[in-house]
Amino acid sequence: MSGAEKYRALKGMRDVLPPEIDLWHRVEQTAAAVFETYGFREIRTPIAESTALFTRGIGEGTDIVEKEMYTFEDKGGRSISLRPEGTASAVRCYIENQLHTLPSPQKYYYSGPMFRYERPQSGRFRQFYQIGVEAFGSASPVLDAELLSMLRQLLVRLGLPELNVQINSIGCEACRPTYKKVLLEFLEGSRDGFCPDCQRRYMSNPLRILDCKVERCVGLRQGAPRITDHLCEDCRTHFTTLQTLLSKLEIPFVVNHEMVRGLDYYTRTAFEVTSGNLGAQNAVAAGGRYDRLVKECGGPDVPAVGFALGMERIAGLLKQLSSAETGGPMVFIAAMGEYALYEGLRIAEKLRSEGIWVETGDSAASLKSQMRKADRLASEYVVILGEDELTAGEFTWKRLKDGSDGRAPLAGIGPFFAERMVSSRKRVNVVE
RNA sequence: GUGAGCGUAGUUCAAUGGUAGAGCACUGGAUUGUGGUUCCAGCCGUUGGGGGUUCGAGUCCCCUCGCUCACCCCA
Repeated sequence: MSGAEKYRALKGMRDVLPPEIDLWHRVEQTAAAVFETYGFREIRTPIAESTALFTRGIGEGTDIVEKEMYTFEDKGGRSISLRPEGTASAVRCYIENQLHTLPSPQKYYYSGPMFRYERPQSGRFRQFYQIGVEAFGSASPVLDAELLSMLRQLLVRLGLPELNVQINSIGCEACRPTYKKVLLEFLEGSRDGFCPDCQRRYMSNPLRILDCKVERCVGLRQGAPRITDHLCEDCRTHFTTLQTLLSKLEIPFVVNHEMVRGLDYYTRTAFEVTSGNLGAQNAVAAGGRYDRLVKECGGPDVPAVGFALGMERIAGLLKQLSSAETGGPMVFIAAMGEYALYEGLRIAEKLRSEGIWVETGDSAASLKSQMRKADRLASEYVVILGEDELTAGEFTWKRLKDGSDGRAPLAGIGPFFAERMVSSRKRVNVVE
């Protein structure tokens, strides 16, 4: 801001620091724990792939491919792109490693940075993080339900049970074209009344007119035919079975007939988890089924379903729950004098080897300033080591929170704090 | 890519066109071994950058960079 710093993070890219990083850890760890109970295993794929994988997989006409990819040539003249999403890479990984030879369905999750060259805004970054899951090899709605159940489980464990889950079916190769025709016929008469974007969509992607937010478009599409009324037999059964399963599992959801996913590869089930507390970019997680993608990318004809969570958005919600807390060290050792310094450092090492967070003061500074430092670090206990203590073979301890203090034999200092660790669980609430 | 708002100390913000300030934070101290509260002191700026108008610009105008929010689109 002051213009003095020469280097700044690139636009739309940011540092994640404590205490926010604690929220990220919590999300990552909770997700991994939940996913593993559903039999999903982690994979890690490169963050760059050949550009063709994305253009083919995500779709030539999509905004992501058309204008949002970080694409460059490597020194061998190959066109490389930073991944704008995770599914294409996961599909490539599935095909390349011939994972279809393993028992189906194969279930995987991943997390990491994605890159899209967009104008940043609240909840949107050029480098952003997703946790994604993909399950290959089953067309059964039971698998769709399992994913939704798993997603719900995760949200509940994170303390976000009130988020809205919306589902829809957008049909398949067989029934979507016929629905498009019906929809276009319905819209034809009022075509001139739509916003410029929708005029364009009328030609390029009529389904998207359904989720336009412009008021007059909302009005003009009143009474439009629903895609779910025009699904083929198989798609309809799939969708109704999914709803039955969700109800049996007591997973709250609403059917949103106007929800359409942006990426080309989705078929049948589409779903989205949104929050009312995130500004314009309110999607926390989204996903759906993509039964044609694996084959289209050159693999076997294997159906699949998956979803992705936006890390920054989840973390944003958790932060609002004011669970942003930070801790200080369990023990701060204030030593006075050279001999005490050596003794203090030895004790610090000992305690650390037992898993206790220990900070040490500057033995050249006054006890007062060491105490102040201990307080600012939000230390749970201060250990004071001076002439008196050392000659007596003891240490003075003080608990900053309540001011209690006392003396105890140095020989037992390990157990002394180990005991207190369990009960005190020092956690200090901090503003922001 | 389009539109709008905002850039002053580490931070949050002041300053009818007339000498750039305050709180918080940070560092030290208040008689030699006890933190937080209080008191005192110290540190803090090319007012994002460049040009223009003016006797004089943080303030007005233009350009530029950056941030923010929204659209498009999306996690």
